[in-house]
Amino acid sequence: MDAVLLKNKFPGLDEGLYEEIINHGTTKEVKAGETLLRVGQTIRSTMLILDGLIKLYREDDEGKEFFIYHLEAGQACSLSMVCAAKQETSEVLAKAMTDATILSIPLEFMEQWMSKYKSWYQFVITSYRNRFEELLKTIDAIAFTNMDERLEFYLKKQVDKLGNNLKMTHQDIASDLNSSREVVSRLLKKMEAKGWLIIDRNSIEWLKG
Amino acid sequence: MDAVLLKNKFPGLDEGLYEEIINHGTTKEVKAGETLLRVGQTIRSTMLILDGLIKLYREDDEGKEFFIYHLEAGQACSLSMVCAAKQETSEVLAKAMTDATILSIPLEFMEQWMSKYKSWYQFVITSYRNRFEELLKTIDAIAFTNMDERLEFYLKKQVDKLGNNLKMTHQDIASDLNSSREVVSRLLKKMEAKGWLIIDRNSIEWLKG
DNA sequence: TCTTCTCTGTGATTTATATCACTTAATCCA
DNA sequence: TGGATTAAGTGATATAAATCACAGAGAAGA
Repeated sequence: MDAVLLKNKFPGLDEGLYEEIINHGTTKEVKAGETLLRVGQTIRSTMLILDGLIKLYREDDEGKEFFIYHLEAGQACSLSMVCAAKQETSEVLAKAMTDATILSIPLEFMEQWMSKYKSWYQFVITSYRNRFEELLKTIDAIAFTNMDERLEFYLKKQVDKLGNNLKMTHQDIASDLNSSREVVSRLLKKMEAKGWLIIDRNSIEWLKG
Repeated sequence: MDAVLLKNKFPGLDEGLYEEIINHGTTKEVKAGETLLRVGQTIRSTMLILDGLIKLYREDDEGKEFFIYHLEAGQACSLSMVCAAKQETSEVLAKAMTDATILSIPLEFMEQWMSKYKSWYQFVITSYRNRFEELLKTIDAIAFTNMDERLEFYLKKQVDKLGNNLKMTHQDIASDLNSSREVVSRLLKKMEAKGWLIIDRNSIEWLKG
């Protein structure tokens, strides 16, 4: 466990807390595409993302996966940080988008650290609040806007995290938005006509600010 | 400030914490229909609901109000409990559905109590998590299901909190769901035909389990 | 009581999106 | 190099929901 990397990705924590994280956490390498957490799976530890990009989904009863938000290096799975009871299960599906390094910390430390380290309290509170706000924005998108705006909102989020060249198919996008490939294809065409992006096989080059 | 009422509505907290709440909190009476918190308003204190029912909305730029969840006696506004910075603003709109009693606690105590009282930590964590899960269910409803199911989901939530006889117009319901009155009227008719409810002027009597 | 207003019911039409059916184009390998 | 596979383009149609237009039924006020 690399202390420098840890401090770098999670700046501003107490010195003693870094030590504890190093002593009690275990790192895990996951490959791109791997599932980290399934819906209904019991949460036994908190996950801090040291490296890579994780995508979180909400799943329906037929297995359809609706994208809710990303977690990147320096962030943590909020839901797993605030399990009051020991046997809580996951409400979300988490998949690695890129190869990733995850630091896993047993749940029992959460409560201790929360009262012992003000910096941990701040970290948890801030990350929870950020996730909450992302959910609210997602609700805005699906409650108030049409597919064209939702697609734009979605693409911007991907570009933010993955860069201007998105390696994904129209079908991938459609699944994330719980829409259909044809609809996404047609909307992308319109955006291309407006000069917002360039469509390529298996990828989209985003041009718009 | 009534200590008995407080302990009754918020059971399981530390004795010392009850004292602090009583010493530092101020109660406020609000009338049914009043707005407690506007979008963009600076949050200066945490609100604990001592009595009554509060409805939380997400607002779009045109002022449309989309219902997200209720807060009732014994609950707290999660967002206001976890303001890391002092100048955070509200992301939601809160309105009293019934006359209500609110206990208002200055934000500076949040951090102290979090490390001082394990019971407060538990309370905050649990209520945050519950709110988070409600948001996820709301996302499910709008992302995965049609209006008929959404309406059913919505009505059940209202009945849960307000009882079987809902005093609301079709227009009220349509606004909460960001739909239109005609659509709601027609769907209610169908539900009435199925024996799930009885439609009355200004009210709906819910019969289904 | 008569008028006005609000709430509800309902047909007709429009719009956004989903689905179906099929074609074309790129790329993967054997 | 030539099928096989996968991605993308596109017209036609179906469906859910929104919107429009108007009628009738209560309730409330003058």
